[in-house]
Formats: sequence, C-alpha cells, structure tokens
Amino acid sequence: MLKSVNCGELDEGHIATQPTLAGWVARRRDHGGIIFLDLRDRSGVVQVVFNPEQSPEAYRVAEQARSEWVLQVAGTVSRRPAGSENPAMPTGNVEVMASTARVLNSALTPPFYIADDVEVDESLRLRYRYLDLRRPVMQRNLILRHRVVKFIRDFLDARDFLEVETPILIKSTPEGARDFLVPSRMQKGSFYALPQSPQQLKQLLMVAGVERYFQIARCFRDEDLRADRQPEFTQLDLEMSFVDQEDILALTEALYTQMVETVTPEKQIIKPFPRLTYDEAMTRFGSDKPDLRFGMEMTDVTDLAKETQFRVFQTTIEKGGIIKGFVVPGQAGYTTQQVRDLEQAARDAGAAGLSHLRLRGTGPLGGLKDEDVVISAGLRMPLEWTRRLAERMGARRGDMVLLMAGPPKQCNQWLSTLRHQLGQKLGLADPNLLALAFVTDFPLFDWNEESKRWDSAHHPFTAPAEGEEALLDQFKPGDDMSRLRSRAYDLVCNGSELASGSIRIHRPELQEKVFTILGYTKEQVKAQFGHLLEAFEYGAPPHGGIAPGIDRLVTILTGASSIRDVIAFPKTQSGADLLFGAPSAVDAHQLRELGIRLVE
RNA sequence: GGCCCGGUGGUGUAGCGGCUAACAUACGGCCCUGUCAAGGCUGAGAUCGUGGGUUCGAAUCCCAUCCGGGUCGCCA
Repeated sequence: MLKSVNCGELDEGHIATQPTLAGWVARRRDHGGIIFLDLRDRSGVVQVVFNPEQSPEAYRVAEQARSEWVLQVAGTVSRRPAGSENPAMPTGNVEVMASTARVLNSALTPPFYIADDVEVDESLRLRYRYLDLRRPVMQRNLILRHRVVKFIRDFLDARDFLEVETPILIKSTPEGARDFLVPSRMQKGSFYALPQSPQQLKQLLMVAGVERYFQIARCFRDEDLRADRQPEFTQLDLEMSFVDQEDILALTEALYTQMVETVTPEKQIIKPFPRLTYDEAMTRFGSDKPDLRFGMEMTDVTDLAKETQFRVFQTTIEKGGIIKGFVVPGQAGYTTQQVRDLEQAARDAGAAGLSHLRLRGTGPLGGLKDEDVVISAGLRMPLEWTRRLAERMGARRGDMVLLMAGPPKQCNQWLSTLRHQLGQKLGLADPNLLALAFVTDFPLFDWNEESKRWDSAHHPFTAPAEGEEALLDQFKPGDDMSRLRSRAYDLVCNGSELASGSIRIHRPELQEKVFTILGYTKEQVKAQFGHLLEAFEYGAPPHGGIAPGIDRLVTILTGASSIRDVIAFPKTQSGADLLFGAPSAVDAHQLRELGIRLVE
C-alpha cells in the first residue's frame, strides 16, 4: 500500500506516530514561509503542514502542488498548537508535519470545485461524474447505498433466502412499461427485451422449489424520466412460497425497521408501520402514497357545496365531480398575496381554481362573526353554513380551509399536490422522520379509457382479494370491474412509493380468467405467457413477494433531492449519459450484422 | 407530446433596447511562518446555447431550434 492510514481517521490517538498518507489536494494555503495542504481521501480530510526549515524537499513539492494533485506524504502526527484547532473538522485537533512528499500525479484545474457547498450545473457534474463523485457528500451517498444493500443481503441470508441471478436478455411482453429492445444477430428480425423486473422469472423460481428468493436486480423501463425515475434502476426483488400477505408485510416491516435502525439510526420511524387501505388513502389523503408526516387530511364536502350558489361547484357536481378540501391549521393569517400564490400553485398542478376560507380570531366556532370570515368570491354564505363546513372539516378559528372542485380522480390529485407543497413550505414535513406505511387492498383492474379495456392495476399475476374470485368467474364483457380488490400492497414513505408487491395467482385457470378480462385471446395468452401458465400446471406453490426500490430508498435515507444523486452514473431526463455520450450512432456494419436498416 | 423554469469568462451570478458586458470565486505572477472558503497586490480570461428576424442599435424584444431541470401524460 502507498499509504499506512486514512486521512480522515487521524486523531489524538495517532499523535507522535509517523504515518504515510496518500490522497488528493483539497485545499492549499500558502503563507510564503509555511504551506498548509488539506489532503483528502475517501475517509475525509486532514491538514498537512510543510515547513521549509524542517523538510525543504517536501516543502518544494507543496509549492508545486495544486488542487486535485495526487500526493503521497509521510510525516509525524502532532497536536495542533493551542488556539489553532479546527472544531469544524473531524481531524481538526491534529495535523501532520510533513517530512517527505511525492507527487503521484498532477491534475488539470478541475472544471468545478470538489466541495459539498458548491452548486454546480448538473449537466457539468454528469459530464465529469468522476470528479463530482469525489465530493464528500457523493461519497457518503455511495457508502450509504453500499450499507443498505449489505444489510439487505445479510438480513435475507439469515432468513434462508437464496440470491439467484436471472437473465438480462429476456422476452418482450406487451404488459406494462415500454421495453428496451436488443436485436438478435443470430436470429435477424427478432429481439430480446431487457427486464422491466424479474417478475415472471421469480415466479418460475417458486415453481422450481426455491421457496425463498431475492436478488438485487437491475430493471429497465423505456419511459419518460422524473426526479425519482431512471430508465435503469435497482430493485430488491423478493419472492416467497407458502405465504400469505401478512407474511410478506411482516418480513418487509422487519427488514426496513432493522435496516433504518442500523444504517441511519438518526432517522425516526413509526412503529408499527401504519396500514391504510387504498380506498382509505385516497379518501383521507387523495393519494395512494400519502406523506404521513403531517395531517391536513381531506374531507369531501360535495353535499355542503351543493347548497351554495357558486357556479363552479354546481357545474362540477352536475358533471359527477366532487368538492373536497383540507384545513391548513393556524394559517388564517395568510395574506391575499399568499393566497394568490396558492391559487397559482393549484393551477400549476392542473386545477381550474382554488377556493378558500380564513377563519379569523380565537375561541369556539359559535362566536364566529361575519367579519371574521374571509372567503373566496362566490362562496359567501350565511354564517350557519360556514360553521357547519368548519365543523365537518375539523377547522377551528385561526385556520384556513382550502377547497377544490373537479372530477374525483383529478380533484384528489390536485389536492394531494397542494397538500405536499404546503407540508414542505410550512415545515410540517420533518426530514428526520421516515413515515413508512403500508397501503393495501389495491384495485385489481383499472379502466383504460384510451384502449377501452381493463388493465391490471398492479400486474396480471396479482391475486384477487379473498372471496372475490367468484366475481371474476361471473365476468361478462361490459361489467364494471373497478370495485374488485386485489392482494396487492405498497410500502410508502414520506409521499413516495418505496415498494410494491402482491400475492400471486398460482392456479392456471384463474390466471387464464384474468387474461380473458384483460382482453387477450387464447392465442395471445399462449404466445405471451404460455411458458408461465405451463409451469403452473406442474404444481405451483402459493406464493407472493415484494419489490422495494433501492434508489428511492437511498434517496430518502441520504436526504438527496434526486435519485440521480444516489446512482454513480445516472442519465439525464432525455436518457443521455453525458460522460460516455450514450446513446450514440453505431457503425453501418454493426447494423448490417443485425439486419437493421434505419428509416429517415 | 403538453405546461413551467433555466442556459452570460473555468465555476456561480448580475445586467432585461445604447456599458469598454459587472461582481464573486477559481486560474497565472508577486508578497507573506499558523492558516483552514487564509490574506494583500496584480494579471489574463466571456462576441452572452445555436440559427433566423425586428431595430439606426440586441446578452436584452420576436420566431425557431438544441441542451439541462421540474411536472402532467406515461411509468403492469
């Protein structure tokens, strides 16, 4: 080794030792007669002192050295002179008096500072990702990610799970996200697909008798990107035989609880995890992934709204829409401008508008007078109505009430967006609290208006809720399948979906029934899913699983603002790798070998 | 595909119809033995993403386009 100790590990215990260090020059402070270099490696930074009277050769190296040069330094650790300690540095009580120094490599002036407190354009960071990753905060993200994955492996290994690798080149299926395709050279005109997840493979492993499977699996989906979505991402893929939903949820809860307590003990979690049904989550929070760190639960007031003369409410209700809203506690003092900003935020979220009430003063609602009520134009109603509304929504004097009108699905979505924004803005969302919770009883099917047919809400292998299989048997085209529940569940945290899973169908005749409802012909089922259905004929055990997203989890644990900050080499929103320049054109002969011709 | 935000020395920003395009920092040189975002002096460095247009005159206004970010659609 070119070094005997790591920079960031030096402390008083090393005083008078003579270590050899190696690392990058983080800072250089040249006082003319004495030079301080902050030397950085993965472990941290330590100050090295170069004194020309003590070691002129080392001093000459320090004179030459610049930011990001790679140095090897030998010297003596000593306590810093009284008064010159730096409490901001973990190694700030000591320093290394250099006796020899060697330049291992020089460096160009980097395009941006290698430091945490510097905001740099993200495309520049991505183009020089190897420099960006030198920043301590990025190193911490990589290290935390490693610890998370390490914890998962140890945890599952201790519980008899087998890590099994599955192929990256598989068969394209029409269900779900758009596939990334890989052309076959040996069978021109045919394509592999990259797996959206190892879903069918892990079910086949259950038929194979593996019983407990997991994999840290790379998944690929050719869909548009977001702050929390990359075209390739990592899941803990997990499947168990001979289990019911409760077994999977209990395992997941134990895994996350122990992981957080081990890896990020400074984070608080709610024990046991709250559980909401999908319907409950939608009713109370307008979202299937609610942020449970704060209240502001929603109330449907369509019936009360009907009593008003407000045109927007009336026409919305006539068209089957709802009027729903929530209380912002203690914010009756919002100014007209702040309310206008909220209205704009609502419109940005897609809503047509936003109504509000501000209930001024204190004391019981009974004491409310007309002059205490500041209300949106068009909503002015007798005090008695205002009191009933406030009571229903749980508003007190001093609070602000926000109301929206719209079709149920959209209205919920807009309200949920607004609720999250306010939760952040008002500081109600504690960054150290991980409000992990299960959402259960998802619908089995969603109506797809575009293709005029039923889609799987989760995926087509999801088992219907207990007791609802009979409804499937009676299915006729045209039936409303939207009330059918499934044995699908999500793990959510602070407003994002962290994991998704279900108990699977293991009987071929039920599986075929679901495919029929999804609109597949017998031939299509055979062509697309025949391998799975055939396997199920050979004694498929009851099974189920879950697939937690690793990237999103680490994003939340690190407090990163984007999934890209916890992936070593992520892609931009247009799917580009700015470091490699991918995707890129390929040689004509490569295309010819694959039997591919480009169209203009 | 829609909507929103951004693109000005290496970096981060200011400038929003008339400037020699400003500031900070990084970078080069000189001075400086206890700093830690060291300090002082000094120097070099941008035709303002790209292409059109309007105008006597465009970083600034208009159109198109590219790139980055957020979001809706999409993501079983």
